Amino acid sequence: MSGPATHIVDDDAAVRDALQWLLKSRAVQSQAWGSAEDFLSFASRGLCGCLLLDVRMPGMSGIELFDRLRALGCRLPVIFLTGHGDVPMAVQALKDGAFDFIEKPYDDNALVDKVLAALEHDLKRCANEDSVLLVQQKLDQLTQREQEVMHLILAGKLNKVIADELGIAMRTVEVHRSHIFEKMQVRSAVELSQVLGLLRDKPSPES
Amino acid sequence: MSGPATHIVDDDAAVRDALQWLLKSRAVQSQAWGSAEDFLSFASRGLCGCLLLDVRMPGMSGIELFDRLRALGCRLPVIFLTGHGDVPMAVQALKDGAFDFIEKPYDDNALVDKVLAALEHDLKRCANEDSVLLVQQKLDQLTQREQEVMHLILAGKLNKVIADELGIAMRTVEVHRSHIFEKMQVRSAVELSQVLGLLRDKPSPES
DNA sequence: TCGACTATTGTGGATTTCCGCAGACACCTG
DNA sequence: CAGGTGTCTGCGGAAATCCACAATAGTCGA
Repeated sequence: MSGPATHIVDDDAAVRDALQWLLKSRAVQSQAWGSAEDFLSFASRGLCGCLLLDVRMPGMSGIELFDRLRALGCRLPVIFLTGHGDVPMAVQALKDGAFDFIEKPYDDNALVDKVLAALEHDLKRCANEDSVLLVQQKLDQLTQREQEVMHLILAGKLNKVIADELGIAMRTVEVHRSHIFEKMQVRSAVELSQVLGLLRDKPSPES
Repeated sequence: MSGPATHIVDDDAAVRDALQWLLKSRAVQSQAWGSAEDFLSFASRGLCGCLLLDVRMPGMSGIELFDRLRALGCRLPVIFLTGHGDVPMAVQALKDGAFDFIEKPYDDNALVDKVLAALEHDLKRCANEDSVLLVQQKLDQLTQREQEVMHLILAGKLNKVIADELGIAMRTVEVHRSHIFEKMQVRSAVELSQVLGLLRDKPSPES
């Protein structure tokens, strides 16, 4: 891992070189792969930056690589590059969550602009993903029982009610409650509910 | 207002008729306009359903109408229809929030599928928008002071602290607090924070 | 078997919240 | 001016939360 970078996947070495040269001239870090398979074996969920992806390649197509990456939980913004694109393909890619779709031959300035936009977009995404991951980690520290109690707290129920519903003493609920606050690093139920609010959307990938 | 419907805007009467006939044959309600201007004078924020929009029209283009509608706060899902579309145009439209982009001549079944998808999408959107509006209305009932206190409550502060910060008696804070809960129709700070969580995204349009 | 973790409960007290009752003052409107 | 609304305050009590101290018991892995 070496910070955010533009990841290029294209089977044509000349295209890869041209892109790397172009990006380097604009002070944008890049790294290139010659096939979808190569990139896939390298890719991980924690990648940051963006992905410049050729649609038509021998072996796995760019579209298929895109799908695989998404299935793996990789949310890197993807800019498709293609010399034979049509409107339906572009529309489908965008609807599936691609960041952009560019036809070859491309305009250098326009492409760089889109890459920069994708990189900026990914900065926020990464920051957000990090905080979500942090919350998730805290959540994982909770024991089974603590999670049950937490849900009831978030339902706005009083300790007394929670105790009744779980068939345990109020004191026990209080203990769980304080453990929950401690582990989640919050000081009130309100904060807890707000922290958990960050998990809305992205229930997160498996694997 | 007459429930969700597919709104068609196309300068070509033959296209309008064909679309209306097609949709009617699939039991989809529709309504048609001959120009962007006509629809714009009819459109309001509360519309539900979807919008089938021709890109190229005399006078205001479909794209411009789309922008205008978005500026007005209309979030109707828009499916663009065009006979002379290119990839960059489609990409831009999708990135600007269009729901779909279809080239003419279109395939009847494919178009209906997309319309149905848009209608279903809009059902959720409308429901969500309604609940957001409801919360907003409740929020508007709060007096200036009550809103201040509410923010401090949401910051997780104790009544005592709030009283100090506002330079007022704790009892006063308590009174405000109960008024807030009453007006917002919640029974705890946790519920309040969750209800307010719905307002994330969509700060909502003016007009 | 020992220690760590989890779940459980109790006592008692400090602190906070919640609420009814009561009243004050300012501003605005009919 | 009378009445409504918003802001502010006090008193006192019921209910709930928060917490330190203290203890029992089951599971699980070293």
